Amino acid sequence: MVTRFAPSPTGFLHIGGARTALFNWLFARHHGGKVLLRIEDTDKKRSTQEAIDAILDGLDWLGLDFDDEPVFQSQRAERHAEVAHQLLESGHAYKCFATSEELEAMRAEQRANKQPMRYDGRWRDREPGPEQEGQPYTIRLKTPTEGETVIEDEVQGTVKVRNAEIDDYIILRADGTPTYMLAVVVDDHDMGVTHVIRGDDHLNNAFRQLPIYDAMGWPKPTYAHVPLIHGSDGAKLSKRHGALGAEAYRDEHGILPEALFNYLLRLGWGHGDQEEFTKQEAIELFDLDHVGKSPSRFDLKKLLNLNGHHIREADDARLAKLVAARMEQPPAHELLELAMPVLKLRARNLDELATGAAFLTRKRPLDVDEKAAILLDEEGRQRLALVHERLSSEKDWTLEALEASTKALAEELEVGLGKLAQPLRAALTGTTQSPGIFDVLVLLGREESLARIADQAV
RNA sequence: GGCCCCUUCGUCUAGCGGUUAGGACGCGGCCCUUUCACGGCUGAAACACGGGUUCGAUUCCCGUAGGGGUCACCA
Repeated sequence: MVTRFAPSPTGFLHIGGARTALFNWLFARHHGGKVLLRIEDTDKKRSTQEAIDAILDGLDWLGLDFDDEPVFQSQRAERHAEVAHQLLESGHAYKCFATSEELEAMRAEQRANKQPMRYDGRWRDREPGPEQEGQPYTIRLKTPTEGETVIEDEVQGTVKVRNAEIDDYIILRADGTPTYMLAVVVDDHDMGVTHVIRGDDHLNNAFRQLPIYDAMGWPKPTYAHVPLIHGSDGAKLSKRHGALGAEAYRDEHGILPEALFNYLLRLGWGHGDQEEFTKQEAIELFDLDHVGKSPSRFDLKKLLNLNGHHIREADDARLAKLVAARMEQPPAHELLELAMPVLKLRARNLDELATGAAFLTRKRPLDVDEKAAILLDEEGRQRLALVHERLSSEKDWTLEALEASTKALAEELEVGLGKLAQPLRAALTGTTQSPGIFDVLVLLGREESLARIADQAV
């Protein structure tokens, strides 16, 4: 079994493409087959090296690896032309001398008459005369005009189209370069692709591509047309929805690759009530049968929630490294890693993790935010003085000891623990939100903690 | 407009003739609690509509409506 992902490098790896890549990858890995990568860069005007790099980078980040070397479609133009001429010689294709202007006029008339817009086959059975001598021509495929074509799509089920609906489209341009329709078929065949898993915006194309397989006598691939991912307005995801590339989820949203992997997997595919999947589970469980037929919408909120789950399960050292990279004053790696278990309970992405870790390296005296300042009123500062007194005599600077003595103090003062903990939090972090206050005390260490408390105590 | 596809809570989905229609995100409440989270419990929230088939339709068939895709010498 061989699948392939065939992006055209005209931009970043968008979310729909990423999911198509994921499904191809999972299908191949599940069946122990191969996944191939083909860069469809035949449109020289729109393809860029930058886009190729972004796609490769995105795929790699997501953890999708490909077998063999990537195929660059542009380097196979000769082979495509060869097949086009073979088709010409075998009578499955013919030369068309119609000019672009002529065709445009034809379409305009069809549009005006509300007729279906397709090539009318004007050169299908016409021999070029002397006036065509030396004139540029395209090569068109002679598609069947009668009967119907049926596809047993692995996702969409049985789909039929009358052959009369399919016109004789161009396979080789006047300049001798192949069109997409020819190139995909030739490449898929030459690469040994057995399963074509792609967006269902290609479903109609399958009916145009099949005649080439027939004409060449090539075995046909199995198709699986996966529904598209839509924007929140229900239309095909595009730039105007603020559609982002995979790297934007990484860089701008602080998403972990395994979270995006998991989210994309669940978009259009399900396995009972299960929401979380490891890569390994995904490979074991993935199948085309459970890919839904209806389009889905991208929901950042849910991605973030899922990301939070993955953060909690992620390795602390790894997280510390990722978080440090997004902090202005990153704490020492050891300290950040040590803080991670309590930090990651409170974060849905890497930025929230960074925000949560900021107190570790704040410089004294701390800037106190508005809400924290309210806690540091006269009463609060007085209590801090008492806390400072008590804690400075604490020899055993551990979570248990600190908690015990602070609670004891609260009891002596006949106040709730919150009356001490809240001003303490404000003094220690400059904010009203942080991990448990005893965790904070331990993380900051005796000296720094006492100093910060003293800064705010009366 | 032609052709093709789709239709279960707001969103992602489970369901594959008989279920109190389940889960997740989000939203509300409660609990836990030193804050925020996490976690636990709980509430509101869906089978687009109309015909069939059937003892029985969310499930099968046909329409209607709505949505989407596609109709280039782009890919």
